[in-house]
Amino acid sequence: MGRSPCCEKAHTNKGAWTKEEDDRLVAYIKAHGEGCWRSLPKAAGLLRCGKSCRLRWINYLRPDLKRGNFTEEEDELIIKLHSLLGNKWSLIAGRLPGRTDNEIKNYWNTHIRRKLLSRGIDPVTHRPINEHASNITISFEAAAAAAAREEKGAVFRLEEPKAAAAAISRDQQNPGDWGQGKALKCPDLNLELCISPPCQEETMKPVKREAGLCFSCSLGLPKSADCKCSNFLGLRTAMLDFRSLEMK
DNA sequence: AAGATATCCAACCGCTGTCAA
DNA sequence: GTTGACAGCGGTTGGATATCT
Repeated sequence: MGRSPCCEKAHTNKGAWTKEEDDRLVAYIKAHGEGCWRSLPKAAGLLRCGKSCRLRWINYLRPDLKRGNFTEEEDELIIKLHSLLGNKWSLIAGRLPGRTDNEIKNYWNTHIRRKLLSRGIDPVTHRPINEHASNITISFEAAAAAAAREEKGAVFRLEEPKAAAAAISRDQQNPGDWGQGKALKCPDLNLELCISPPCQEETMKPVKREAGLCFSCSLGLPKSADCKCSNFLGLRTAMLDFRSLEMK
């Protein structure tokens, strides 16, 4: 029953990858593509487990990786996506072409956390540190009610990043699947959020845009009546506008 | 210059959901 | 339906490097 083991762990290398191992892995994937990680190490002549090969390829060797420092725009986009999604690094990475989840996670823990703390913002809750968490409830009910009345789109509950994550994930898989009553049932976060472009414009098709896209469009949600967005599926824009959020 | 401390980041670990047998 | 491996994810670790004293 079940499958055979992916590799014999007793005979696999661990630790830092050598140049030769990198070369072998890259050469193999260039020749055969990203196929079955299970059989790859043996086929490529590597004494590594498939999991390790996958990680090395995804986080370091992939040719489309964007090396180098994060831009200010990327910083802000990460912060805003994190406020929506929580520690869903893979989803956040999905919106930052050329960046890996591991890279973003590391960057968050080493730079952005500190940056937010220096601004007096709790990096976990994205709320001011000096406020008592127990006394803070974010209520977007008014905005949600207005949105519902005007059918302006779905609303997220900030405390439920999983819902937002699921939505974005679904958006990525089925971009055309919104709009027939399938919107999220997250009533507390008004999605009238503005988004502005990330920095990797070169990797994306040009989009005519007068201003940042609204967040509804960014998630592939039905367009609101006053939506002026011309296109969206890739979070081209990066500026969420929390002005409509109402704090108690 | 040398040791201590802080920071960075690649890689590992363990868990979960999915899928094949 | 059950079992167990796979793929993928987030959390954590530890070695390398940078900075401070």
